[in-house]
Amino acid sequence: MLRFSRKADYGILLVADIAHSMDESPKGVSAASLAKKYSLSKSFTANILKDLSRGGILFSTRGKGGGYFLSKAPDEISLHDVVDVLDGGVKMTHCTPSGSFTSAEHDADADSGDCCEISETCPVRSPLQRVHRGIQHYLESQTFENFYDGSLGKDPFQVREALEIV
Amino acid sequence: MLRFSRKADYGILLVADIAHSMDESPKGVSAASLAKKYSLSKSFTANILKDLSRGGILFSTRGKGGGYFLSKAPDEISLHDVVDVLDGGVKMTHCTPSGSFTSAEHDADADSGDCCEISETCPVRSPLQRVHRGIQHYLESQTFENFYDGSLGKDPFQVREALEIV
DNA sequence: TTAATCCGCACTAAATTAGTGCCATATTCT
DNA sequence: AGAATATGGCACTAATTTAGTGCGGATTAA
Repeated sequence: MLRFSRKADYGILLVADIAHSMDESPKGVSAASLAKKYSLSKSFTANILKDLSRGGILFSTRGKGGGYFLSKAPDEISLHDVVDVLDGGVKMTHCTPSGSFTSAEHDADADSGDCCEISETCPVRSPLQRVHRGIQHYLESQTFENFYDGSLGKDPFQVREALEIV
Repeated sequence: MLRFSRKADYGILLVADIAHSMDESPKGVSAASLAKKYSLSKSFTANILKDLSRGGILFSTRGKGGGYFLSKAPDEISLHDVVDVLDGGVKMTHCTPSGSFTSAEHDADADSGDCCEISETCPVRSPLQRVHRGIQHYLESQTFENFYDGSLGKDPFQVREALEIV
C-alpha cells in the first residue's frame, strides 16, 4: 500500500500542533503534553519529536519549561520535509537517484545506474522519474501554513480548487 | 521510504511494454518473453502479470501463441490502477477511508471513524485528506499513453512543463 | 537538589514486501 | 490423441521495513 508511515502521520500532526501552539504563545511544547493530548505513548511521541529535531524541522530546549519549537515558519516547512526526516525520503521508484535535494545521506547506489539489470535501456525510467518529481514537488508544495484544524478546506469550492491543482 | 513496491515498479514496466507491443502487432505477450527481455525471474514476472490480469488491467489467452493483452486503451490505464492492483491501493494516511473508487475491497475500518483515538477531533484529518486526494488524482492523471521509451520528456522544455503541472 | 525535559542508543515484535515453486487447466499444433 | 506452450491458483519462506518500547545520561529551571 502506498502511504505514509505512522511515524510520518503523527509527525505531521505534531508539527501542525506545534505550529498552531506557537501562534498562540511562544512557549515550547513538551513531548509529554503532546503525547497526552493525542493519546499517544510517550516513548513513541518522544522518538518522533527527536527525529524531527535532528532533521532540523524542530529545535528544542531542555529542562523545566523546555520543549519543542518550529525552527522555521510554518509556510517554510512542507510535508516533504517531514516525510524526508521520518520516512527516509520520497523515492517513488527503486531507480530514483537519491541525490536531488533530500536530507538523507547518499546511498551507495546513487549514481543512477545499477538499480537493476536493465537500467541503461529501461523504457520507463524517464517517465517514472517525471512521476517521482511530480509527487515530490506536490509534497513540497504542501506546507504547514493553515494546515491545522482543517480551517482551510471547509469551503467546498476551495477544496475543489485545491484538488484541481493536481 | 515513500515509494512504489518492486511489484508496482515492474508492473508499470510490464504494462508499458505490452502497451507498446500492441502498438506494433496485435499479438499477446508471454510472461516468459517479458521475463527474459527484462532479466526478471519467470515466477515473479508471471505473478505480477497474473495480478494485473485479475485486476482487470490485462487479459490473457492460454496455450501456444497466447499471452497478455491490455484490456483497455493505454490512455485509459493509469499508474493509480496499477498501484491499486499491485500495492493494494493508495491510502496516504492511516485515516484515509478505503471507499472512494479503488478496486480493493472494503476494509473493516472503512467508516472514517475509528482509525485512531482522536479521529473525531483530529486537527489534521481534513488537510491530510486533501493531500491524499491530490496524490491519488495525480497518479490517476498519469496514463500509459506515451509512457514507453521516454519518448515523451526527452525535450527539456516538455520536462519542465510536465513538472510544473504539479 | 529535585523535577521536568530532551538525547542517544539499543532492542524486540509485528507487518509487509519480495520472491519461489508446484500442480492444474486451457489452447494450439502435429 | 499427445506434446508443447501458456496462464491460473495457491501456498509457502525469507528478507526487509515499520512500529513501538525502554533505559540511563545530560541539561536546565525553580
